[in-house]
Amino acid sequence: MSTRPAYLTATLAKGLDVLEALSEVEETGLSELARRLGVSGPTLFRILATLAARGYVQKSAASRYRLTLKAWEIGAKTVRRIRLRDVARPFMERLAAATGETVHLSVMQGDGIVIVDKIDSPHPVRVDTFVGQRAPAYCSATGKAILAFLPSASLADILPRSYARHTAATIADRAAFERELADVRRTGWAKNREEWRDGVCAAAVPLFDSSGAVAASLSVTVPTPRFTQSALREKLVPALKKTGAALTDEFARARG
Amino acid sequence: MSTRPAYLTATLAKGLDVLEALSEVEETGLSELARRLGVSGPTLFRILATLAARGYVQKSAASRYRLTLKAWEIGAKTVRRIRLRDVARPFMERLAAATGETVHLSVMQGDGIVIVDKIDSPHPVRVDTFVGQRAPAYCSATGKAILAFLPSASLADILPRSYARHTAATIADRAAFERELADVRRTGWAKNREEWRDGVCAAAVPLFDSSGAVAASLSVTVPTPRFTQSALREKLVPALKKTGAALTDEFARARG
DNA sequence: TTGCGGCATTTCAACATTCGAAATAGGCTT
DNA sequence: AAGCCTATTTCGAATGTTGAAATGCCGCAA
Repeated sequence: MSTRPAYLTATLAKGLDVLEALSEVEETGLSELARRLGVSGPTLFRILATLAARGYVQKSAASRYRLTLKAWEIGAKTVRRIRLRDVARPFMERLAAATGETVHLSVMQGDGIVIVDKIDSPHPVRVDTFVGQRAPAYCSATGKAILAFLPSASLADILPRSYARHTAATIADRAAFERELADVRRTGWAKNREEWRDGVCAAAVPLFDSSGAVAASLSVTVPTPRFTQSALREKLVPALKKTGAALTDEFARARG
Repeated sequence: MSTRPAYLTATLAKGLDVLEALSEVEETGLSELARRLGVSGPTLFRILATLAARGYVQKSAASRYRLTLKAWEIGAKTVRRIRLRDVARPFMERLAAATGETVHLSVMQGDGIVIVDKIDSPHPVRVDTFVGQRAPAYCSATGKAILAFLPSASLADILPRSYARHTAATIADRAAFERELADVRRTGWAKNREEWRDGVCAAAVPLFDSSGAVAASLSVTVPTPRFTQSALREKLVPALKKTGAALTDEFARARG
């Protein structure tokens, strides 16, 4: 291609493509993957050989390829640097006990949020989520709780130019979203009523660091049938606000 | 260099070097990192630009670089495929309650083990570990529990050619290690008495899948003062064996 | 057993990409 | 204002990457 910026290394990008593609499947063969990525056999062969030599990929005797946990190990060292995680654990447990619902701790990453810790609801009907999962910020309670309290300078970079529709309830334009954020600022908590995935609702509060900047978000994720006005009013929102405030206090204290 | 195998892509390898180097530090500048890795400024600049464009690295206004959670997200999708993890959770909780010690679920990866889930001991004196942490297989209880039950074909690839000494107690030669594995096979559980880190002991049992192959290991990690003969005999080993057997049963059942 | 078809691997010469020296730009300190 | 350090851009040289084609390997069908 002629318009590719000259300051990017194409070979590395291709390697990352492979890593990402492999993360989507359990296992794959060389030519299948080559077809999917649109690279030639020999090229992919070399990339896979390199990734395997470095321990990112495992090659079976039958030349089937799968990811190892190497990327995860690297990431684990990164997550561990999020101090809030350790501080938050007991508060999350308290919130889980008080609500009986799945509790998430999430941070902003790029234009989405990533779940960095969770406690599962004991309820047999619960939402399937996992630590490490990403969601678009603009259609998750967690994302809104954070976005609403970001300085407008940072916000500008993050606000989606296109509000892709994921469900019937997805907020699909800028004006409506601005109104939503204003609501969050006014009430102190954010909600998501099936805006990303059908059947999945959530409520979230922001968490602040000692400088007063929003650092993360604490949320409860609930199947629609249990996400009633009365549950919110009497249980979820009070518990969230109380735990969120206590955690923000503790976090500010923990680092002086 | 002249002796580099021609079927590896050097540029990708360099990018992985950068990823790995960044995982070791909170944050770094370009030239500092270039010095450490022995690459030229412009080269590193391009690599970092590529990694940033792909979302693996974040570049601050002051041109400081740090990893994002992207690698972790990719890894999370990989870990999620380890079915045993979900099945094991309640058993781990039971074991944690029965022993009051930190419980780990670990799998083999390359020549080491990686902790894929854990429950912290409530005890104020406890060992600092984290999910995603790696340890050499030959000097961890977990590793020995798995190695002891691996088919000898796989074992040959994994057994270290050099038994690097980490502490005074590290098993440092092949013969002694073979004896150790024989012991594990005979007794059904493995121990580690400060062989990797001073002050850290552990006991572990293997977990098997429905085909009877060793799939993972369940362990308790304990500070040396609490790792007494009587604690082992009366509490740790019985609880481990009981939970391990029950979990292996359940796991076999879960997949037919 | 042979032959066919699909996949993986290796070879190799053409070529695009990456390389680093050097020049430029931007900060911060003295 | 001068000096120093780091980040970024430029650009020609050369190195690394590329894919077509050849080869090897395996399983399957005849």
